[in-house]
Amino acid sequence: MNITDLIQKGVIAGIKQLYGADIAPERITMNITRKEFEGDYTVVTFPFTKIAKKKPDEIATELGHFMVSNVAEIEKFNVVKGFLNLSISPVFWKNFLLETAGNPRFGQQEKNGRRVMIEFCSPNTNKPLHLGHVRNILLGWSCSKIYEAAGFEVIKVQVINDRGIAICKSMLAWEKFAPKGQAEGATPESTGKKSDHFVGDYYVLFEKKFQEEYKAWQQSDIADAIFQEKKGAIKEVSEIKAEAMAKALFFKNFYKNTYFNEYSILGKEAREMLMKWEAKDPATIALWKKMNQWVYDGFEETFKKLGVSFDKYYYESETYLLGKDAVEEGLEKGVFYKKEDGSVWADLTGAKLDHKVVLRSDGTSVYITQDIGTAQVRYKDFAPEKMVYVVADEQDYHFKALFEILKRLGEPYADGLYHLNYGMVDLPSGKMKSREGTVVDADDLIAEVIAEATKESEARGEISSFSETEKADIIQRVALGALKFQIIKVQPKKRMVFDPAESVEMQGHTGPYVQYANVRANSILKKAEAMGMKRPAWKEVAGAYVSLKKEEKDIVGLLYRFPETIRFAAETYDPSAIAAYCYDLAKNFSKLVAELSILKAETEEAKAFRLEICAAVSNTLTAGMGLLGIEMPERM
RNA sequence: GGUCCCGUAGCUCAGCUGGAUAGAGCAUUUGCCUUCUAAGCAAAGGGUCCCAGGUUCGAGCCCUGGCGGGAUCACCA
Repeated sequence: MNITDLIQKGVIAGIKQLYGADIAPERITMNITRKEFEGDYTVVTFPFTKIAKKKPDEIATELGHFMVSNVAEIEKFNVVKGFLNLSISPVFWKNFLLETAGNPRFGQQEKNGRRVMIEFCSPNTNKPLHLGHVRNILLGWSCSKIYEAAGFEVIKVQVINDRGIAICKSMLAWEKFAPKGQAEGATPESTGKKSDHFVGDYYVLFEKKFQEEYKAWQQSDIADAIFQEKKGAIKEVSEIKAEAMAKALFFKNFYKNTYFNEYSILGKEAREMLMKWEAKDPATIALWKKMNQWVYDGFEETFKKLGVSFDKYYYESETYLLGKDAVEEGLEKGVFYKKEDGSVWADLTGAKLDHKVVLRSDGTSVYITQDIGTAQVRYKDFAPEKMVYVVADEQDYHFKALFEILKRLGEPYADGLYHLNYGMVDLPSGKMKSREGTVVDADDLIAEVIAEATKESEARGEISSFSETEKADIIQRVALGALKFQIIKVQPKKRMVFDPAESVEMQGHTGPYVQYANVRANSILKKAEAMGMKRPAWKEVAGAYVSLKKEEKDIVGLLYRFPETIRFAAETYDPSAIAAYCYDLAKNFSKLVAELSILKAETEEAKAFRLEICAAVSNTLTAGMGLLGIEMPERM
């Protein structure tokens, strides 16, 4: 049985016997004893003063005596200002270490037969992946690993936004502007460019050509007439005295979309392309397929580098018409209402939201309609009891509305919906802006951390005798360990500042620090084996070790908390809890290695016990970092 | 303007869902490699936990009101 449960039960029984009162388990506040006091767990006795009609110190003392004589695992206690510090018997810790912590499956819960679907990444197909996607992917991947460890079956999916005006812009730019030297124009192969970047370049080229066209048009009489007519209505513009500056601001910030839709030639061509696509024009579909395939090939390369994969891809081109049936049904059920112009709405004011369109007056779907339909399809496909959407917090409102609608539609999975929202990633210089070219590209970033790790590794020389493949593998693990840990250690919902210089940092609170602790543990174990010591045998010897040193007990106590940390991370959808745990464990282990000799321990029992600590720490760190998608190097 | 999120050391972040003297890393300063990998260990300095009230035996954490930053309020996605 769990030690915290045992203490809880003991306290309940103690209060009952000493003061004749029944208390609920949640009334008991229990903490890990702070480092500066003696003990393992601390019970706070202030809440019992009313029941017992005594001072906290007296209660703590009486309860302490009760616990020691009634709970076998509690060896002794001390009282400091109403805090009852309980010391768990060394035998309990020893048994836990020898019987549980070294098990390769330690921390993994038994399969619970429950199924959860996690959606993450979900990119557009007009541009390569960037730092924002990286945070998303790492969160989604890590959550799926954590849920697996918590006993769930996990289905990892993403929605590829493969249609719409954005990809049409890339298509149009490629068709119009790509050099036509060869039979079919420039390709990723002919240019040697990574294929998703190749497509992204044409998206950028479209924007550039569009801006040129827009700038030229701004000199026209009609543009001037429009400016004169509209400028008064916009406060920011009318406040500027200099006419030229006001005009520039107006066209930059307030008129671009209208121009694109009503005047732009390129805009018109792009929209025509979208219409041809919707009409399933063969040439357009062929072009669309070709360019999307280039993007997918590029994405797969990046996923592979990041070490992630998906079980199922949903394509927007296949789902964008879904959800209309649900709207019909919802109308019948009275979940939605129809306006005179034919548009269909959901009145969500009862849920502190607003009215939301679910079908346009022309009968076509909007974004949320698709999402309703897609949720239903997913449930039909996999019947998960939970569906987690990893999407940035700018879409908080959208998901609130979506979930409320699905609930009202009476969907069976409605209570298992969760929006794992995370904050934007900023740079030390501020927000990433595609227009200013400050977006950090995922592939560039990965290349950069690998280059840095290579430099670092060469300087150290530890693995210089290894083969090129082995070296590359180790460097890859260390580099990505640094990058991933840097991002995942921050709580998802917090907006974070990502400093590229810090992401290649390998000292202190970093991934490589944790990896290094693990490498040292393994290195000691290997030496022990070379000295002729074997695992089952040393465990026998370790059984005789009873008086644990502080460093040892701290680590065993930490190991004990691994399963509950996984449970906590799963419940709160928070991988940063695992990152914090791994760092804490690595830190305590590094301290132990510095303070105590292992292979030259004072007794054979101590040596065996510490070797078992090495085994358990290595096992737990490897598992824990695995939950973050970080692999451990053999040496470094 | 309405709604939601965030505000902790110079910087980047923890703080176990209300408990003891608020912790790490980076940066600065200083010790420790003939001993299990120094990507390490130890030590020092560094705080108005945004502000003001309130609840409580007890508040960084809960409530109210401000201030600052961000997001969102489309028949866009």
